[in-house]
Amino acid sequence: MRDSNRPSLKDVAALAGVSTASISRCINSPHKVAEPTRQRIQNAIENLGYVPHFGGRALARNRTNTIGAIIPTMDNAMFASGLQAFQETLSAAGVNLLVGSSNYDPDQEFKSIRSLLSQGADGLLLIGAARPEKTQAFLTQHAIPHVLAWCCPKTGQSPSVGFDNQKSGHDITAHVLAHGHRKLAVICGLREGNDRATARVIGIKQAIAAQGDAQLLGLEECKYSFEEAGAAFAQLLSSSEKPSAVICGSDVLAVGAMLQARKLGLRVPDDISITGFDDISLARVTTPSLTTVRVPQHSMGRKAAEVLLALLNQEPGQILRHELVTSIIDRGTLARI
Amino acid sequence: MRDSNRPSLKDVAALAGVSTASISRCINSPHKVAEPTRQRIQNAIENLGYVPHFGGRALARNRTNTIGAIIPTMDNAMFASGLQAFQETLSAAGVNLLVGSSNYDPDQEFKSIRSLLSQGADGLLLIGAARPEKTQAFLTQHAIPHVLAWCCPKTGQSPSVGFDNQKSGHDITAHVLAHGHRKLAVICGLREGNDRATARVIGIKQAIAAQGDAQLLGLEECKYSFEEAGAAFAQLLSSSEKPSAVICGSDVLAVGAMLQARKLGLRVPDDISITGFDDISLARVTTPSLTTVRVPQHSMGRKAAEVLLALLNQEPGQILRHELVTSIIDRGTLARI
DNA sequence: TTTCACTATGCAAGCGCTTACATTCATCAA
DNA sequence: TTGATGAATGTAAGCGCTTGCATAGTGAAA
Repeated sequence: MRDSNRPSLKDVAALAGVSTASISRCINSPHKVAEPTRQRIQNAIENLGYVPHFGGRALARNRTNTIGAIIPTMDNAMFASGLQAFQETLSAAGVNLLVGSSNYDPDQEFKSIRSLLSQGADGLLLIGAARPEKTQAFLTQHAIPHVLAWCCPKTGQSPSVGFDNQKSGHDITAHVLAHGHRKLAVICGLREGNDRATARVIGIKQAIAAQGDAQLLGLEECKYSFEEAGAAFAQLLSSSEKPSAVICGSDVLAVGAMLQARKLGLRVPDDISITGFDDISLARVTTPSLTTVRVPQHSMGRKAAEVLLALLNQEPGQILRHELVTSIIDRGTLARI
Repeated sequence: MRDSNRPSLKDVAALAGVSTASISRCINSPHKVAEPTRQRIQNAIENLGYVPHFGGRALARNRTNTIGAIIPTMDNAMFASGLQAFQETLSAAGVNLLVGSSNYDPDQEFKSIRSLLSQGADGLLLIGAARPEKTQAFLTQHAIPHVLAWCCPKTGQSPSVGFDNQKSGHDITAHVLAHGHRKLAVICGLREGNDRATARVIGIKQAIAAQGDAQLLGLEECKYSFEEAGAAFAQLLSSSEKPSAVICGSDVLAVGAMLQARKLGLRVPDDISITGFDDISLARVTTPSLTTVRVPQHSMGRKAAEVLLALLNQEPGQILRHELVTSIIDRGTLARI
């Protein structure tokens, strides 16, 4: 089974006339090896085209220099640029990225966690804080270094880099209310097992409740697709009392709603206002462009990588909860009434 | 250095009262283990939360069950859904995905290749066929199993799953010409080191040349961003003779052009037609929605995974060149004149 | 010269897993 | 009853690398 043309430490050692230990030292801590020896070893390595065997190394060191990220999906742009920043930061530190997806399914996430760990991930990036007891216990029991992103829970002891979804939901709603809207409706992602979606809705409801004369006329949950969001929008608009603004838990949902609005012959924002959440590139492209909540994806990804690296290197004195701020981007889908 | 709370095969063996060999067999070829024993082992595994150690496994098998993908960027949606499909297919086969990005830079790509291999990737997914001699030699010399995607070169011996960029470029252009346009301009991505962008432009030029009375008034290269595409568009429109249609090498470029057109007070498609390439979700969202070339990202990603897996399993009789078809999606940005 | 301190190197024991081979045991045909 | 057969399991030898410890070699101080 041995890959016969692949040189091992032994081969290098034989060629250089030293022990395998010296080769290993020469690679991992060159200062421990005398200059002439190092030269000889270097030559031997070059000659043979030696590349350390990953498995051997991982076994001996019990560390792989690989970290895993499990994100709901790469299919929409929601996580892509955060992931990109995460990957870049890791890469700069010589650490590689394994990705898995959960498809918004806790069981699938658990499987992915196991899978990535079994593939040697030294640490993990996970999205959101809500997960089943089983998963949580697994992480704790095995003391898996991990950081949560896209959220920033006040309880729980997992390090996190994210933002306050509830507050952001509150903020955008307050903003809508400040524009004079009183009859609102909401389209959000499936909340089960999705703490971000859940928190956003809580924030939205809070803001509405705080404004005495405002009402929440309807709330629809659906998957993050244009089609489903369109159907949800149609549903909301089919009731006798129609909202003047629909607050969406994601840009994808908002865009689906806008597309549907057009089909229904409604002008945005004249006939109905729509807001998004995330500020992915879609938001700039619609007509009118989307008023939404900007999530600092890029810095979130970068910071998450930094925290995780620090964690793995056991650097002391780390701040383990990084709350970034979101901001409202006022574009063209929110009317003043 | 041993991670004291991580159970090893030995621990499971002790708990289940069998040898480590049986555990290993139970995991890797369950049929070799009697049912009651398997039950006991399963329980022990569950109880301890046992996860096989990656290094040990990789060492013993000389295989990591990990494959690497190096894509230009995850930041825009161009590769995201293909990558998602790739990942899903791999995952279903129990293989994990390491990702690296090249940022459209051949040196960076080479680094990523080395990096992913040193992290144990058994095989690679690469985008496009054009790469420096050095990179090519490295792949050949080390006999790295790999597949190319997003392209389908007729020469070279790398397996590929993609489509004919040149033909697709030709097709969309012929389509534009068939709508009566004769004064065309092109916005494409930076072609150096990017064979897809290059081939598309060749196809476009061919189609124009084939139509005697058509002319290519201008061609601008830029990065895949709305801003740069907008600037390129403005540049093209600033010359004395204005095109009636601008063919773009990517939806991102086309959308950037559309945004800029609006700024310039031009109506699409009444004043100017614009076409895209890729059919990412952006294309459905603009007003009017974008006429573009549909690239079968999802099936490309899936098929690429299948080919790579077959390659790794040394399955015989594989077809090594899969050419998928693109199609033109007629939406609203191409006028008949 | 002897001794000490220190550096450079080698030796060899793992790291956790897989697997060829050996062993045990039940089954069944002769 | 006996031996052959085959299934289930155990034994133990690696896989390639790292690293604690032992050893050899060197120069300086005594």
